[in-house]
Amino acid sequence: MTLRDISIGRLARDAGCKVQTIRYYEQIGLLPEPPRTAGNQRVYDKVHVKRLSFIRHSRELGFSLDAIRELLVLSDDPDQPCETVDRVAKSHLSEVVEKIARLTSLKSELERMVKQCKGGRIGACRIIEVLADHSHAHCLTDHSA
Amino acid sequence: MTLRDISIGRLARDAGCKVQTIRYYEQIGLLPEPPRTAGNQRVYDKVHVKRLSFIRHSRELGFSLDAIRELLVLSDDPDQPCETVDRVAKSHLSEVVEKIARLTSLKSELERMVKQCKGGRIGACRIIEVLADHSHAHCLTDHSA
DNA sequence: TCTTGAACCTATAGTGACTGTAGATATTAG
DNA sequence: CTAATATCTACAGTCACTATAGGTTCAAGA
Ligand SMILES: [Zn+2]
Ligand SMILES: [Zn+2]
Ligand SMILES: [Zn+2]
Ligand SMILES: [Zn+2]
Repeated sequence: MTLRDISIGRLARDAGCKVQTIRYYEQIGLLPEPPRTAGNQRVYDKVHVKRLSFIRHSRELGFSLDAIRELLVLSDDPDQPCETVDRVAKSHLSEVVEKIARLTSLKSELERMVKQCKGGRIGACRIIEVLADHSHAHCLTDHSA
Repeated sequence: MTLRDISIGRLARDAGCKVQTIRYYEQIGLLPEPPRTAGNQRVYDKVHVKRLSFIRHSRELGFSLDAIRELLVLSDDPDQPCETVDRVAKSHLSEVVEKIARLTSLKSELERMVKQCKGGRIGACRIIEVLADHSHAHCLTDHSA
């Protein structure tokens, strides 16, 4: 136990995640198993800190754990061309763009619905009416597709 | 078994969902248990069709099953004022708006990253560099919050 | 040295909204 | 009658954690 040894709690505070999250990453093979103390507690070093930082930052940017797994393998091989890195990032970007598009059309639909509600009885509420109408006659966009 | 009896497969086709989804809705109490044939197979009628349509349309508009459960209870009580309906819809709308905001800032971040990659070796790739940098020095927004 | 309390350990279950599978039974068309 | 299709139950898997229970280890103060 030297001064530079890092406990799981300290690592979690530094990385801004929960202790269980770190154990989870270890369990699914995203973080390597660290050495243990005589009492069986995990001891981390700078290499683990770096790897966990990479994972957390990628998660904050919305990458899936599978994508991150791929990016980690690639980042361990600095002489390879970065085409695959680029592909992973671009594919994630296009997923984000798609999600925004879907949510934006949802937003106009919901705004329209909410605006039409005049605050009477439920039997006359346009919100309920629109939701109950599966023909989508009241709807702007084809959210069913 | 009259002509108007609807099998679970037929109901699923009409509603645009899987058979298992219907059984799942029944299991969590969102759809009432239908009567059965002598051979134990579910038999639906127009009431079920209506209720499932309401659920599916609401799901397409992004409402959670809990919100839908609330909306269904309300829609069964047409004389009540529609304030609660309005509140549920508005609260969902504001969640959608928030999601769009988060994804939009993610999008600019990712676009920036992808643009900076000049297609060399991984060791020099700006995408990997940004992801590895947990200080967020290369980042536009505070996606860590 | 002893004690207390925080931090750590494993194992397991739960989240949301389904989807997929296995193995058995029912129904329908030819 | 047979073969294909549909349905039945029960359970596991998805994603990325999060929470809990019940136990052990560690560090600091008296
Ligand atoms: Zn209303
Ligand atoms: Zn619609
Ligand atoms: Zn690159
Ligand atoms: Zn950042």
